[in-house]
Amino acid sequence: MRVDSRRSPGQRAGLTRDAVLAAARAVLATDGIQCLTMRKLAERLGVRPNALYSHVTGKTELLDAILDDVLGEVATPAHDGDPRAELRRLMTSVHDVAREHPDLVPHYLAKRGLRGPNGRKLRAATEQLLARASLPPDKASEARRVLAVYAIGFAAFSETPPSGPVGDGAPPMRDSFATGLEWLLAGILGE
Amino acid sequence: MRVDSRRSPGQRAGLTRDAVLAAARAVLATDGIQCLTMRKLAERLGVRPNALYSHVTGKTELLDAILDDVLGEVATPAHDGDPRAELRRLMTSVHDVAREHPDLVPHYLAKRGLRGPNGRKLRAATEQLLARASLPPDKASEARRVLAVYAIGFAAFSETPPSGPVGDGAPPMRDSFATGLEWLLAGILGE
DNA sequence: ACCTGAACACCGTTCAAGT
DNA sequence: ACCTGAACACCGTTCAAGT
Repeated sequence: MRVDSRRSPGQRAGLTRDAVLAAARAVLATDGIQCLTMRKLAERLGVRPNALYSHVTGKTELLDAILDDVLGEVATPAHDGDPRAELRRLMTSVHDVAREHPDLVPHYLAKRGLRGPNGRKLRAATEQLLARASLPPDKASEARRVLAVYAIGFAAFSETPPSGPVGDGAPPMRDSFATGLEWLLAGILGE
Repeated sequence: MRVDSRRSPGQRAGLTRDAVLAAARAVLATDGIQCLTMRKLAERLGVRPNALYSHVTGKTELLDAILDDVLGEVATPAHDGDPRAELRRLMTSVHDVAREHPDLVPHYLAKRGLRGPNGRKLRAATEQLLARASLPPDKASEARRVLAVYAIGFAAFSETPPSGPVGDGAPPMRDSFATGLEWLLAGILGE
């Protein structure tokens, strides 16, 4: 809130890259992605807009970093559990995390997929589970893509439903997700 | 290209809503969604930016209209074919159309789903095929959502691959889509 | 290295005209 | 009804300073 702007060109504001990212996530959570602008972010941090560019190369990198942070919230699978059960838990966790950050999903889908470290970890974990389920590498690669598309893509449709009556007949989105996930797992791992 | 701008306040430019939409689709196809701005669109039409608002309420409505136009390109299913084969053809057509307009996919996924007339037609056609496959209504509703998420969501990942070597080992995206679609259809309709 | 001041090159949209 | 002129309230980003 306090903007002050009582700083002369030489003085520092004690800004950190982590502080910028944290503030951006806060704006995203409270006001949505429409309000996440470099200028509003700077104002919230009590700083001039261009000051952000000392800690972040630009808005795209900022969004990519937040996205990877969010991917870090996904629950890591156990190394010894049943692969099928672990795959179900992992993809459900991906879906839940994506649903908690719906504004980020379109940015994720706009071809800036799993480039960050947490994204790569997620990718490796999924591949490991599919390998433990004794899938050949090429089929595992296809299955990983199919599962990722499904879990993230479904979150984009899982927004708070339109302002109709309380229950409009259709089952809750999370149940539809679970149903479809079982179909996919049956196809991938066999009945 | 010609901007002229040699019109006085009273003169008309012969603009139509359809002409605006067509120009917008042309910009989208040649320059991408980043370049699709009201101002650039106006310039291409030889008109001042605010002139567009006589034919379109705003940019959001313009994108929604284009999106629904694009959905009209989806091949309509036959009324007498095998439901499973028709579902496969329909969802593949949805996927192909979405892939031809990758810039629109994030906008589609950003909760502006199937509100237009062509979107509703598509929705009805899918439900009819699922009913003909003798699915109960609630299961058909779940299946329709799952299929839509899968077909559209997959298109977001099917962009031209990064500039790696020609074949980087992974199978083409369209094959992965087909594989996953079979898994889903098996789960929905039974083996 | 980190910040300000000032500026550049843009946006979408509105509103009062003119014919 | 359809368009222009002018303006409003914004954007992301760069660049030359200052300490």
